[in-house]
Amino acid sequence: MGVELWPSVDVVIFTVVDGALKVLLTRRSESSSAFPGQWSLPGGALKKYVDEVDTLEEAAALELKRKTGAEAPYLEQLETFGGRARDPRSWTVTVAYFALLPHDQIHLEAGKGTEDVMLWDVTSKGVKAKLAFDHKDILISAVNRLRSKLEYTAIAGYLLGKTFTLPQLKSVYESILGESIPEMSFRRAVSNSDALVKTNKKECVPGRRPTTLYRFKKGAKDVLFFPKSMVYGKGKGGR
Amino acid sequence: MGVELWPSVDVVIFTVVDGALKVLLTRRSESSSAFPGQWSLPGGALKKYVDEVDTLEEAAALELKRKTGAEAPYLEQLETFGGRARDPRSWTVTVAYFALLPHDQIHLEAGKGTEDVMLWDVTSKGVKAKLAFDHKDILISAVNRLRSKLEYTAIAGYLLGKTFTLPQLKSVYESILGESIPEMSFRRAVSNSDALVKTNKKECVPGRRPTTLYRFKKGAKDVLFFPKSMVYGKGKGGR
DNA sequence: CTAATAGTGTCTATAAGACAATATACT
DNA sequence: AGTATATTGTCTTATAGACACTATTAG
Repeated sequence: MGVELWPSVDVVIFTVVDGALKVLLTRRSESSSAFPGQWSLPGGALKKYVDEVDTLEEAAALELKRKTGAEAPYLEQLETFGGRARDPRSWTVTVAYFALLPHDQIHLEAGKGTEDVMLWDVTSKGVKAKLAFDHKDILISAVNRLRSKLEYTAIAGYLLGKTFTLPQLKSVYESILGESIPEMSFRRAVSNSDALVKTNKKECVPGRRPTTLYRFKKGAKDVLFFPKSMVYGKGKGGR
Repeated sequence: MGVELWPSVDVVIFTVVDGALKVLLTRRSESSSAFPGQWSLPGGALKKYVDEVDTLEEAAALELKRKTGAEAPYLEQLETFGGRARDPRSWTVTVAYFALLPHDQIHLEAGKGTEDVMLWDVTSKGVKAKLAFDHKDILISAVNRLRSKLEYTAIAGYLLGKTFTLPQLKSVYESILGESIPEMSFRRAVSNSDALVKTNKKECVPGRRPTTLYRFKKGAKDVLFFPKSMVYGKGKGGR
């Protein structure tokens, strides 16, 4: 029974670049005793953080800050993965978090060397690279959680900058959900949600009609967004 | 840095007795070094289980079996709670699970002494007893998860026996959700879900019309149940 | 003018809830 | 018959999506 079982904390950091969903991955050193040189989710033993932080979420935020140089506008606990098989060396436990932030807030140089930290394209099947440990499972779980939350909240807003156009927002939803949303339904949902405010600026691109820029009201990103996800009591029928 | 941080596993075990939601709690021994004699969620250090099990979920299932004598028909990871404040002795981490099972499968005698294991009434605010550690937070988180899952799945079925009447099922939904469901809407949802099968038996109570007994189809409890929780693509409008 | 995208108006099928009606037991 | 609950029928209204339309820029 001489085993030591320290949990670790891993963070799945998502962002969107030109409409495409990306994850931040780090490369393990060549001298690691497990999965040397392979790509993995950023994270580390809770032991490293335990003197500096009071909660698990703070530990995740600290890890995120070290890898991106940014505060996390959105950070949520995902799931805890534990078992005998995930690390060949011993029974391990890792608490996974997932984070959303705008691309322009990520400064990869904050990490070690630039070649060791990279943004990868993600689909619902994961990334192209082979990942260390069970990080593929964790990543897929995070993508699924992101998708399901998009269906009823406005958290896509955390992936965009302060202001954005409706076509941009719609395209984030569409590319992550993998299906197109009817124009009128989308705009009605936005309008009914009362979560966005028109700015008086426009985004102008040659050859196109200028597009109105919007921003989120405070706190509105966590709020119900799409109307179909309603439950008994707030329905549409009746009189 | 001589700290040892072994995670523990706690299980929130729900059942329904006469339409009322209950949780299973255990009393800590009077000689405990923290929270002696207080009520708490069943659980224990992962260390205890790590030689016997290969995954976290197996550890939770084992804990549940020891306290109830039953296999868990439904067991799901809830959330992981960790921090410096939750146990006065040290920084701790616990992975919480939540389980649903029919009342008649619980055999409290399986635990130590009957006075040490009990079913308590639960509301969305928790239980009457003061709980050890942050178990009140864990319990409330579990109730919220249960409620939100009831809104779009049929997991209430795990709380009832093999067969049940529609009024019984409806009453489970209503007592946990805390609101009444329109009769016609409920029956339509059940009918559309295609999750239930009529048996040819009836439940008979003197003075009332006999009630048809139903049972769930295999796997149907985890399936979409109430139609309002639909998303783009499966809507009601259009032509 | 055309091309391209942004943004709006309107019509329709569908489904949720209200409410009334009917069914089937027991006393 | 009367009571109590189970179960079904029908009508009304809100709304998601289809689709056609208008608006605003550049060339």
